[in-house]
Amino acid sequence: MKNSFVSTWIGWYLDNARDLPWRETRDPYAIWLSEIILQQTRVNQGLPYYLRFVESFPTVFDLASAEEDKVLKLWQGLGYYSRARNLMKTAKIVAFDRKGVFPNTYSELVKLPGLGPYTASAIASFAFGRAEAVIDGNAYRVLSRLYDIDLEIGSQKVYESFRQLATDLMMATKPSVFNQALMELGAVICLPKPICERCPISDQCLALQNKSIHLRPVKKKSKPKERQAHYYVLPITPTGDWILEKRPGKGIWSGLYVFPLLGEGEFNPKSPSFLQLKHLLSHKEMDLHFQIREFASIEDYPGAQLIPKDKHEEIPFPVPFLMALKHWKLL
DNA sequence: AACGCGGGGGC
DNA sequence: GCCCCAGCGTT
Repeated sequence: MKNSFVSTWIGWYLDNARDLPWRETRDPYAIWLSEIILQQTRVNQGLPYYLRFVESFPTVFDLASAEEDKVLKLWQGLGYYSRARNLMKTAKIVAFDRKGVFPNTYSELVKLPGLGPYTASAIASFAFGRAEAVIDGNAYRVLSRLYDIDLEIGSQKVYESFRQLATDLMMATKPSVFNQALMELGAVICLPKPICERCPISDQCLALQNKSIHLRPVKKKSKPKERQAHYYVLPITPTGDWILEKRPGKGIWSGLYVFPLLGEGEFNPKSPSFLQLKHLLSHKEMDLHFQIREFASIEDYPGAQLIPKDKHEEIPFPVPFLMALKHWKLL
């Protein structure tokens, strides 16, 4: 076979694969759940969340019937909260419109909320054995180095060329295993700073030959950072209840609960009672200021909700708000 | 095509 | 600091 280095690669994967729970099943529900959790998220960060989700919601029906706040509380700390909201949308579609049966083709999968080209391909191959190549950050890195490709990542056309390349390489191999091997190499060997000495196919790597590893993949530069400052107050009523706002469906922290916003930008409280936290948020550094206001009344906060004392532990918060609550020993 | 969306880990 | 992560939805 011409592409015999692929069998070397597959052999390396079979011998060295990390022991990951979603690799031991073909249940589309479990695979779908793992793929959504792992979007833009490292395995080590997502794994404990995956385990808690499958325990709390063993089937798609359990997830489809769950309270939104309970799902968001379980998602708390993972980030990209619209993933959790799309997770619930898709769970309801599959459970209630499709009687619990996931679509088994790429073209049907990609229609579901939260499933794009990568995730639809992943589920089609892992759960249904279809020959759909996955192109994620790992695949871009591995393939651009293997063939020393200087195309800039980001356009539809370049995506398609990488997908076609991976599809060609996959031909003689079981699709699910090839896709796993592709991502595994990118995740443990062909890292941004690669460990070429341990790479099973380094003798095939054109970028290594051409000493251009550090130039691959070619990516667009990230934007310069901006600074923002936000000022929040946690109003507490005389009976110890909290007054919180649930964030709207779009934008930052969608669906999570935050303290009412006093001001942002140039607003400066010049008050030492504000707790200041620096928070790194999507390449932007935010200065967050928090304060407690006791003996508050819900009347003063239109659009906010009164959260009874016995519900405080069930409320999903963004991480910086958790930090503030922990600092005040309120949670 | 460009941008917004989190939080964490590695160096 | 900077980069990037089993990407997707919106504009």
